[in-house]
Amino acid sequence: MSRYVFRIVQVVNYSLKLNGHTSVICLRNFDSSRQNLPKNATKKRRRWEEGQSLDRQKWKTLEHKGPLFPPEYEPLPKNVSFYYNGKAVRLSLAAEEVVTFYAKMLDHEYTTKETFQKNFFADWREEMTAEERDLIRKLSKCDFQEIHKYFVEKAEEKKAMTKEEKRALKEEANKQTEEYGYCLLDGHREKIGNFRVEPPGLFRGRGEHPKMGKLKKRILPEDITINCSEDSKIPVAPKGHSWKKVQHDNTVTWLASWVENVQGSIKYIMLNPSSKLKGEKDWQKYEIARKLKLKVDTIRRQYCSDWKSREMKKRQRGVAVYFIDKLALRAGNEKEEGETADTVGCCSLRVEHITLHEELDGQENMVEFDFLGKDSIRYYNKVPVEKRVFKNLKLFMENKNPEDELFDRINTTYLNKTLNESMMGLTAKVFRTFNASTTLQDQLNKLTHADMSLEEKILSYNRANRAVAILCNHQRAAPKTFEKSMQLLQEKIAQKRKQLDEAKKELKTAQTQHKVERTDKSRKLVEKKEKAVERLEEQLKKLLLQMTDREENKVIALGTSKLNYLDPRISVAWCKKFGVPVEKIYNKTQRDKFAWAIDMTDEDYEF
DNA sequence: TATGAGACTTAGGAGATACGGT
DNA sequence: ACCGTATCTCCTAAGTCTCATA
Repeated sequence: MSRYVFRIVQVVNYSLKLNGHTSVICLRNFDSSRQNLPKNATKKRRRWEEGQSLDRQKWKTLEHKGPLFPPEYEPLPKNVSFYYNGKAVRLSLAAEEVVTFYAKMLDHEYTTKETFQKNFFADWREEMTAEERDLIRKLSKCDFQEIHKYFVEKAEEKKAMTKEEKRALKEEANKQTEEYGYCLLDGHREKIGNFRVEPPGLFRGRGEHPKMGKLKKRILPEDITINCSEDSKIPVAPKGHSWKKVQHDNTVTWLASWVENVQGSIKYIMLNPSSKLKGEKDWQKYEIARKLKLKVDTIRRQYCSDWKSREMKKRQRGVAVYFIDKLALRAGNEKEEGETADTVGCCSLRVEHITLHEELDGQENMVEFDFLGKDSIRYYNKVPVEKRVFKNLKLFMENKNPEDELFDRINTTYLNKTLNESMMGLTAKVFRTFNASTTLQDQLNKLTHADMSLEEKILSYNRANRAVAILCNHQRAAPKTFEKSMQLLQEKIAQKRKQLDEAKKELKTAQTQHKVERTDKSRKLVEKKEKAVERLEEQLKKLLLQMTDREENKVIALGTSKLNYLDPRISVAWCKKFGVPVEKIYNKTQRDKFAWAIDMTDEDYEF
C-alpha cells in the first residue's frame, strides 16, 4: 500500500513536470498560469524543443522477457480423419492444422457464410501439398465431422477434469503470467496487457467482412521485433529461433510487434491499462476534454456561423462538427474499399445514410440516420435539427447518388486541423469524451439524492451511465437467456409480494391481539411482525429495482463508456459524496486502471 | 495535398470464473 | 455441493490520429 501511495505521488509530480515543460502537445498552454511566462522567443522555443523530446521519450529503461508463444500444433490421433468424397484422407501437417481451425467452428454461423467458406478454402489450398491440392477441389465434398467430434469430446474431457487437475493447470498458467506477464519500466514492475502472441486461426471479422475465413498464419520469432532498452537483459528467442530485429526505441511504448498477414497491419505487445504509462495518458485525455469544456461555447458559436459561410467546404465542416458534437459521432476516416466491412463515421457518411423529413413524429426538420458504424454496429436515430442545418443537408445532397459522400469537400484530416486551431489538442474524438463525461456528471447530479438507499443510488449511477452509453451508441447482443431470466425474476417478485401480504396480515392479527392483551409478550410479537414486514418490503423494492435495471440494460453495453469515456474522477467524487463504496461502481480491474483517479479525487471534484 | 505506415485507443464477443439459490 | 446465470477477463478487431514521404 505504501509503495502504491508513493507511486501516486510520483505520478502527480510527473504531471506537474509535464505541464511545467509544456511537454505534451495537447497540454501545451494547458495550465493557463503558464501563459504569462517570459516572452523571450529563443527561450520559449528551447523549452518547446526540450518539451517535445521529453514528450516523445516514453521511458528511460525497459526490460522484459519477450512475448509468450502459443503451443505448437498437436497432430490429430490416427483414428481421427478428414474425409474427401467419402474417403479418408491423411493430410500433411500444415494442411491438417488449417483444417482443424475450420472443423472446430463447424457449429458457428460463420461457417455457413459464402465469403467465409470461399476465403477459408482458398487459403487452405495454399497450405496443401501439390497432391492434396490436386485431390481436394471442392469444399462441398469435404467432411470435417469426425474432426469436429474429436474436438467436442476433448472439450468435454477438459470440463470433466478433477479439481486437482484443474488446479495444476491453473498453477501452470499463473507461472507463465508471472514470468511473461510483467516488465520493468523505469525500474517499476508493470503488468503487460497482452503478452501472448496471437495464435494461428481463421480470421473472424465483424459484420460483412470481405476477408472473413482467411488464414491467420502462425507467428514465428523470426517475425517479431523486440523493443527494449539497450542495457537491459535482452529477451531470448525460443530455442533454435531468432528475433526479426531487436531495437531500442524509447519514443514508443510497445515491447514487441509483428505484421499480421490478413490485413497487413502491425500488432503490438503493450502495457496493461493499470500501468503508470497508460494511466497518465488516460488522465491527460480527460484533461483535454475538460479544456474543451471551457472552450466549447466559442467553438459551437463558430460552427453555427459556418453554416452560412459562402464556402461550401466550411459549411460542410460546420455541419459535420455539429453532428460530432451533438450526436457523438466518430470522425469517420476514409477506408480502403473492399478491404474491410462497409462502415462509416461522420466524414464518410453517404447520402444513402440519411433521410430528411420536413416533418416527422410531429417535429420539424428531422434527420433520420441509419448506417453501420464501428464494428458494424447499427446507428439508427431520428433527430430534429436547426433549420439552417436542414437546408444545408438538402444542398449537400443535391444532384448526388445514394452512394456519394454527403460531405464530399472535407475529410478527417482537414476537420481535425481546423479543430486544432480552435484549441490545441482538440480532435474529433475529444467531443465524445467531453460529451460523455459531461452527461455523466449532469445525470448524476439530477438523479442522486442523499436520502436514497444504497441500491437506489447504484441504480441512479447505472442510469447515468446508461444515458452515456446511449449517446455513444454502445450496444451489445441481448443476452441469450434474457427472456428466461427475466421471467424468473418476475416469479420471484410475485412470490415476494405474496409473502409480504401474508406478513401484513400476521401483523394485523398481532396488533389486534395486542390491543386486547396489552402484555409484554403481545407487544413484542407486534414489533417482530413489524420488522418482518419492513424487511420484506425492502427485499421487494430491491427486486423491483433489479428488474428495472436489467430491462433497461437489455441491449445497452455500459462497460465501454465506463472504461473509455467517463472521467473516473466524476465517479470517485460521486462515491465519496454519497457514501457509496467505490467497489460498487468499479470492479478490481477497473480500480486498477483508475488507481490514479481513486487516489487523487475528493468529493468536490467537478469535471 | 495525397498516401500509407505506424502507434495507440476504443470496441464487442467468447470463454473463464464467481456467485447466489436450491 | 451443485447448477445455472451474472460478471469479469481476455482477446483481438476496428477505429482515430500523427508523422514521414513524395
